[in-house]
Amino acid sequence: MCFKTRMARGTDIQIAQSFDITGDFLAGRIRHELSPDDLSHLESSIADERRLKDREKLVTRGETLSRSAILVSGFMFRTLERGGQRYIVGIHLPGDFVDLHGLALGRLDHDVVAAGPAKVGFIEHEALDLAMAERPGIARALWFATLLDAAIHRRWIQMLEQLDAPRRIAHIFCEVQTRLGMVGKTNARAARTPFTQTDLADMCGVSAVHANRAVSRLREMELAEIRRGTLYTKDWEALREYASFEPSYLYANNAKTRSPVEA
Amino acid sequence: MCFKTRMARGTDIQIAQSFDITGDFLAGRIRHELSPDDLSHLESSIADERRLKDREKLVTRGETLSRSAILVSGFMFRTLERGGQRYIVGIHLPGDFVDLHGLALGRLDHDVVAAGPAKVGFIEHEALDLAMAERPGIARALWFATLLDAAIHRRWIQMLEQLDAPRRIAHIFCEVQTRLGMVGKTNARAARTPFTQTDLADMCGVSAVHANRAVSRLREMELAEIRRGTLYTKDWEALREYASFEPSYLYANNAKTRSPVEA
DNA sequence: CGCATCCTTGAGGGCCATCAAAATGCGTGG
DNA sequence: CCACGCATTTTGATGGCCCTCAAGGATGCG
Repeated sequence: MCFKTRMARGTDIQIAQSFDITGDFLAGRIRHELSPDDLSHLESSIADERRLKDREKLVTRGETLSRSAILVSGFMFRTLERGGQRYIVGIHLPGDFVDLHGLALGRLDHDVVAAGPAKVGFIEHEALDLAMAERPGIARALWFATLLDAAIHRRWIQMLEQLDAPRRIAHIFCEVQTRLGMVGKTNARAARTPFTQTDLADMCGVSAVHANRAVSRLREMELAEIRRGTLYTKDWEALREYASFEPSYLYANNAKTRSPVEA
Repeated sequence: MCFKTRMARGTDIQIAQSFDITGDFLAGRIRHELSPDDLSHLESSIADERRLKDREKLVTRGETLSRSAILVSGFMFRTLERGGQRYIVGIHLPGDFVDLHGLALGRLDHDVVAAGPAKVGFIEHEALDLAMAERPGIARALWFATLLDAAIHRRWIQMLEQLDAPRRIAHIFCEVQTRLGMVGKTNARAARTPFTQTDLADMCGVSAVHANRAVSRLREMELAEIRRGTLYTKDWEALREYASFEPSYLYANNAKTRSPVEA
């Protein structure tokens, strides 16, 4: 909630606000379509913050929610528990509203847990309802954000239907790298995450042992080296091709990924 | 767009309208939370209708949409094409807005095709935008409908991560049967669909040959008999248990499926 | 009755599960 | 600095699920 002003880089000299909590919301997607006023309104709606430890659960499925959380830093998972086994059905990274589906649905059908240390900001549902009623741009943005999740879900379904384990892991890292890029947290050579091989296994629907062999396979093929959650590669393009990764489903606002039909 | 009036059954004697096109929209979920006025408004927003033949494509991914379609009768699939292979990532049945995600996202990331003969009604995006601006209940309902899709996507992800082929097929039919029940199109003993075994294969991420063996397996175990898209069973409960089907993710409005946390 | 689609069955091989055990890395405390 | 405990990663062996290729049988429609 601390506002700083600074000069923006580039040809257009303008005053830009720094949004400590909501600054990554929809960045790289349709953030630019929100008015400065809407952006300030969102940031000032933050009622509270909280730091989460590794594996700490923020939301349990079924509970009634009165506020929603936006991820400020770190990673989180959407998980479903089933017979003692954990299934990861989605990944959150900074800028994501991690439990926004609970606003429209009333309750969540899954858990939301931290992957590594994380920090979230809270907005009361009351404040969100009010903001949506008064500001169509915010209503549209929140809807968009949840449907982006749905689009990612669909690609995960297709990924699970199509790819073998090494390709699934490659695809997941390609997605994470691309999404990190949208919020300006990317690193050219490496995708840094706190994911263990067990986490990867639970995303891919394979055993931890097999996830390990899949990681080894990527190394043998010299496509990528994964060490303690960080994927290193010299050739992102080769990795993307191997995983059939095609980023248009992430609805980035640049021309390249916006191209409607790509092989 | 023909309105009939009739007496509703039950203790409350009241005048009920018959909504030929939108009558199944969110039925069994939060339809009852919409005002009669909102319901009439939706029905009267229908600008056009169209009949689709088996496998006819209604929406191609990437195209710009100016209206959305609600499925009136029949079945449709969300599909993703990839290297000549088709992947089914979702099933639509009557009452579903089949391409509503395109309204908030601007374009769809997948195709929408008919499974068997189908009929849809269209509402212009302009009309939907207006309805949402003036009627918060409609805005909320449309958001809810899309997030229901997302919840189903999540369960599919988990189903693909957890279950083998026969269980996936059983799970899909359990879901279809439950969803058909919500719109009052269920049959006690059988779940009727136009799905071929190739369709089932493309939903489950297995080959058509293996889908056939999975179907045979369900027959051998005397859990279900699947003939030409129709699943017959004498024991739905056994089938549900076999598939680990637990319907709370469908957000039905009855107490049973609304129970927040179930094993 | 002929054709197209769908379903069924067999054989050989690859991906992945499970069980078991060892090695590695990392934080903590002595 | 080292010892220790713990989570994570790695490796091997055996078996099951699912793949592809191939061919035959059933079903429905004109």
